Amino acid sequence: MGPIIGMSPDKKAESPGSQGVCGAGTLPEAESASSPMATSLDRIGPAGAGGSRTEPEDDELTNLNWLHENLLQNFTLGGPEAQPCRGPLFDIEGSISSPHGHSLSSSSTSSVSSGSPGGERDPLKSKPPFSFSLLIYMAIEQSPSKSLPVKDIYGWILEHFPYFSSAPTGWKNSVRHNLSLNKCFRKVERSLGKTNGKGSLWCVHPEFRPTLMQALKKLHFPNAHAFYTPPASPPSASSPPRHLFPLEQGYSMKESDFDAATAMMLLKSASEQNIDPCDQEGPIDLSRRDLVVVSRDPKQDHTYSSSLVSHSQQQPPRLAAHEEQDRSAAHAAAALSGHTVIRSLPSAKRARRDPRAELDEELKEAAGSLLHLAGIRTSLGASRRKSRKLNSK
DNA sequence: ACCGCGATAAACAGGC
DNA sequence: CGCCTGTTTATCGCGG
Repeated sequence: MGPIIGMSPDKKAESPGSQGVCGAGTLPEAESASSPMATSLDRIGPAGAGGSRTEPEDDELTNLNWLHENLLQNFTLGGPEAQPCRGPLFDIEGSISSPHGHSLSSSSTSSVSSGSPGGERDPLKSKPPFSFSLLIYMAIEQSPSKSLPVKDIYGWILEHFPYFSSAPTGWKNSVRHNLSLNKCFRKVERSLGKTNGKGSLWCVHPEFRPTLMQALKKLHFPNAHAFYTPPASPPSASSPPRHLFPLEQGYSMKESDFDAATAMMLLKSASEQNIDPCDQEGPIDLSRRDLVVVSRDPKQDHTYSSSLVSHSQQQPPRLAAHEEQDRSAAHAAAALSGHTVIRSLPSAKRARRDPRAELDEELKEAAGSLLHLAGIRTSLGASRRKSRKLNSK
């Protein structure tokens, strides 16, 4: 289909060997994926948040981006000592696959993480407790440009979940299957002009992001919804969401981890508003970036998407009762009804765009405070109060 | 027992 | 021609 580009032919996303090499805080695969896109997608956003990875020009955005990447990378608990690449996720698994059941990936969780029933499970070899949807979501979200080609999604998964490196290749099929069926994901064509690489880029449908995030949190913190702080209503910098703490006490997590996770979410929420290629309302940005959203057949109302949606719909992304949520709900509902409304949101969003900068600022500050309070350190040095650790769990 | 959800397998088409 | 990508259908297991 269309113009394909961006993928460097030389890099093999599925090289399992890549794992363990993520040290530098960069994801080989993701990075490779982003570079090509950097030409188009990464430029998205006021200051090309995505490209900041190498361009130290925009400090704030860079910070945000850096955080974004690193947080996501370390995505979980595990603390500083945890291996940036793989460990954490599995730690999580350990804690979540516990007593608290999660509906989300129950089947997979039980079937996999319990791979070694006896309790002795090789963290690196046990299947992650995340559903493919979430894995894909994480992979995409962690990319600077918020979009990845399937190949890089594979790569991300392989890198963070070594389990798949030894798993039969069927999982790739599942990934593709998910991308296609799950309404949460949208296909975006690569910018015209570049033709290296196959396939399209996939991004998270902005309207479903809260849903996915919610699902992710639920998975990590079964009761997460209770502390979920909607992106749309960021806590004020002066008053970090302390109310978030209580919940995880019942868990084996450390408060700091929790905070980090929360902060990550906040940061994500904030940053994503700047670069998400899918979050472009109207033809404006899309056309501007040479991006073309391949609309999904409205008829396609697969259970996957609806399921995920309904999941969070039942607990509507407690994302605050704001327009944001209304929109989400509306869209989700529409999606459920078989209509893929992607850009029918009129002024609501536009109106929201104004305060974006403010929100972003607040979010960043709040997150920073949170992390700071949590004593989470950042590899960026003391100068930055941002931390990495994302126990999104 | 039923249903929803997620995982998995497989077939197929189209592009590179 | 082989591989990759993307779509679609079917089936199975699990949990509510």
